[in-house]
Amino acid sequence: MSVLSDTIEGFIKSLIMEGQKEIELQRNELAHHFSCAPSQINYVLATRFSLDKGYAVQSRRGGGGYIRVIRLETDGEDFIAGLIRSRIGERITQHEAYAIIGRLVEAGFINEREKCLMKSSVSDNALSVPAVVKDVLRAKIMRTQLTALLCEGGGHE
Amino acid sequence: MSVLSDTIEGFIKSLIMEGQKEIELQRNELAHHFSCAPSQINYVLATRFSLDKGYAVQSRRGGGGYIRVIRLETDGEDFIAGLIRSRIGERITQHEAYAIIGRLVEAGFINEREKCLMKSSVSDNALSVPAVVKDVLRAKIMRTQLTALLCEGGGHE
DNA sequence: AATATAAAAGTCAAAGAAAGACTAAACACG
DNA sequence: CGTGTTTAGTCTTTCTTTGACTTTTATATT
Repeated sequence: MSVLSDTIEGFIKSLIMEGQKEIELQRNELAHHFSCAPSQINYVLATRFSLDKGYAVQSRRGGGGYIRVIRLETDGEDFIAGLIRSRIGERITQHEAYAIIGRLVEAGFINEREKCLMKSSVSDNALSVPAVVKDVLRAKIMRTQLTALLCEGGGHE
Repeated sequence: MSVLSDTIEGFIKSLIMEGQKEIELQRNELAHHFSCAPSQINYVLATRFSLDKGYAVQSRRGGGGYIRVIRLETDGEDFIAGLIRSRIGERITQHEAYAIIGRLVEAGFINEREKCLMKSSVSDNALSVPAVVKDVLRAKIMRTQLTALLCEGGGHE
């Protein structure tokens, strides 16, 4: 066996492979099962189940809390993940953002109403912050939106 | 259903869904049915059936007491306009924002996908700005989004 | 009618349960 | 070495559950 994180990664993946495209797990229970610190689970999730690896993670705290790992098997996964990485990046202007949103419509990933929603929330008008941070904020919002669209069907964060 | 409160919430909602827009229930009876402390019912009502979430709760103590849960009517064209004016205002927390978005879903103004989109774009996570301006920015974005939806027209499908 | 009793529901605070964030140490590897 | 990855530990935050105590109301008793 390689390192512990790989073992945990494999364990989670084996759970997902059994038909479903998403599983729910208990952080403490899992940590106990592998005799490690609970935060190790977070580490594995962050490094092995990130968006560009094709996964989304949702969770909930408190009594009855859980961590849900979702395998993204959308056809557009690569397309959108690629978009996030290469076209959006750390900052983006309103002009560029609108262009990308337009492409999403053409590609059939979003409809007209969703286009409206997205455009309105990343418009210069809505983002009433200093110019220096506006493009950074817009990029962050767009990334978050696209990620949310990818795991649509799950619960909430 | 993972946790007791969710189960109770579902139970109450299923009662309401059966046609009526309001139901009456007995706190102790309900608590006994779910084998929990009576005050747990209050907790569920407070967290799941708040005004923000589109419900009103009335009650009466003493012999023959009751708890009445009323689903607030939301049809009417200026529902959203009213929301913008009275419930969002100049600033809004993530918690309040999510509640309102949930209400939009229940009222049939937006669908699950649009909910995801809206929630993601006003999440604390997406709005990476100093805490002082975060709630103001969130309110601005929400207002812009809702306005955009109004212009687009109600028919999502 | 006045009072006592019992039957509700309300409030609040404490305890418990779970995940998140952050930090620091240990390890691997060029 | 030095740098990046892994592991562990601790503290914080969020959400749930319970219990003790209070307040209100209807009903029975005197």
